[in-house]
Amino acid sequence: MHVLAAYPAAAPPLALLAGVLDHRYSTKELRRPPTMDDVLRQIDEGFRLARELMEELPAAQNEPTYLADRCHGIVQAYVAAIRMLHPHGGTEDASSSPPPLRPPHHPPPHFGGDGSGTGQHDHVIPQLDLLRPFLGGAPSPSAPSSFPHNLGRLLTESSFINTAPVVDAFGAGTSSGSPVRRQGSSSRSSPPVQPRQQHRRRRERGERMTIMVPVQRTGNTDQPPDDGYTWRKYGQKDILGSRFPRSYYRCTHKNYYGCEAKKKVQRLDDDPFTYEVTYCGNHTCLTSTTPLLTLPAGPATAASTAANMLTNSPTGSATTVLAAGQDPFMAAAEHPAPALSTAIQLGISWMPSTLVGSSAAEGSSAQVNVNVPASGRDTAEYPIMDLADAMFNSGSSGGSSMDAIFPSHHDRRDT
DNA sequence: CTAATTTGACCGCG
DNA sequence: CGCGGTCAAATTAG
Repeated sequence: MHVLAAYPAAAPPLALLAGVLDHRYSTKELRRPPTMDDVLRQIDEGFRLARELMEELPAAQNEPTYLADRCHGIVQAYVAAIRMLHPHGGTEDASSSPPPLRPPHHPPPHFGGDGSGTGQHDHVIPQLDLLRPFLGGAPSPSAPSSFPHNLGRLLTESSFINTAPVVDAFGAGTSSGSPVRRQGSSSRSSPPVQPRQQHRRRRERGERMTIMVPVQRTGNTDQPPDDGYTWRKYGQKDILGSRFPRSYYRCTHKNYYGCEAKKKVQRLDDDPFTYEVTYCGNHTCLTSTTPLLTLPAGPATAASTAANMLTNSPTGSATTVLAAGQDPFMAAAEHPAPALSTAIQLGISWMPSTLVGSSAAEGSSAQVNVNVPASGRDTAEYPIMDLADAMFNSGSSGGSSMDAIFPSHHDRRDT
C-alpha cells in the first residue's frame, strides 16, 4: 500500500519524530513509577542514539563491533521504555528479551501460513513494525512506497481532507516516468526477444489476503495508502471485465533477502475510490535485521508477524475491508490516544494491524469488515522495537550502508 | 550509475 | 484456448 509516492516528504522521519518528542534525557532507572513523559523521554533517547548512529554510519560501517555496541545502546533505550510501559510484563532481561508483544485487544485473524506460531490464535499485533513506515523508505528516493510522506502530510497539513481533486488512477499513473513505448529495436544492441527457456514457477496458492483500501483523495495522488513496506512494481495487466488495470508488486527487498512477498492492487470497478489489495507471500525481509538488535525471537519475530498478518491466513485467504469512506489517517487524527505522541499515534493507528479484526471464516475467501479503531491505544504500546530495524532498512536502496551491513545478501539477479 | 517502471511476451492453469 | 500472473528488455528517474 503505502504509496503516496507523489508526496514529497515533508521532513525526514527521524527529525520529524524527534521534533515531536522534543526532549533530551538519558536512560536511567526511575525510583518512582514511570509516567508517560518518562516513557517518551526514554523513547526520545533511543531516537537520539539512533540518529547519532545514522550520522556515524558512513564512517563506522567497517566497524562492526562499534556498530553492534551502538545498536545495543539503542535497543537498551527502547527496551527501557518498554519496561516502563509494561512494568509487569515480565521483561527480566531488557538487553536480550523484549517483552512479548501482545496487545490486549483486537484479536486479528491469524494469517499464519508459514508455520510460525502454528495453530495459535493468540495474536501479535505488529508493533515491531509500527515505526517502519515512518522510517523505512524516507531516505531512499528510489523507494516510492514509504509512509513518511503520509506522516509528513499529517503533521504539516491541518486540513487533511480533499484539498485537491482526485487525480487519475493508480495503474498507469504510478510511474514517475512517462510511458514510452519500446520501439522495435532501440539503441541497445541486445537481440530481440529471445524465447525463454527457464521454468516459471507455478503460481503459489493460498496464503493470500485481500483488503479493501480507500483511495487517498488528498494531495496529488490517489494511490492506496502505504502498508509500511516498499514495493516494486513488476507488472500490470488489464483484467477482463475491469475498467482499471491490475498492478503487480513485489517486495523491494526481494533482492536483498529473497523476500517473496507480493501484492496485487486493483481499483474496484464499482468503487473507483477503493482499491483491492491482495497480499501474497510472507515478508522475510523484516526478520533479517532483527539479529542486529539482538532480538531473541526466531524467524517469526513480531516484525515478521506483521507481515504474516497481512499475508497469511490459516484458511488460505481472507479479505479485510476498510470502509471506503473511512480514511484511516483521518481516523487517526480524530481519535488520538491520550498519552502518546501524535506521530506515534498516527503511524500506529492506521497500520495494517488496525485493519485486522477477526479471524477469517473457513472457506476460499472471507471478508472481514473492520472499522478503524476509535483509539490507537491498543496498538500504540510497543511502537519501539522495530525502530532501529526500520532505520537500518531505510537505506535499503541507498547502497553503501546496507551493503556494509548485509553484504552477503546483496545478490541482485542479473538479467 | 543504480533502481524503478513500463509493457509486450511468455507461460501456467482452469 | 484464454485469462491472469510473471518475466525481462527498454526506458526513465534520481
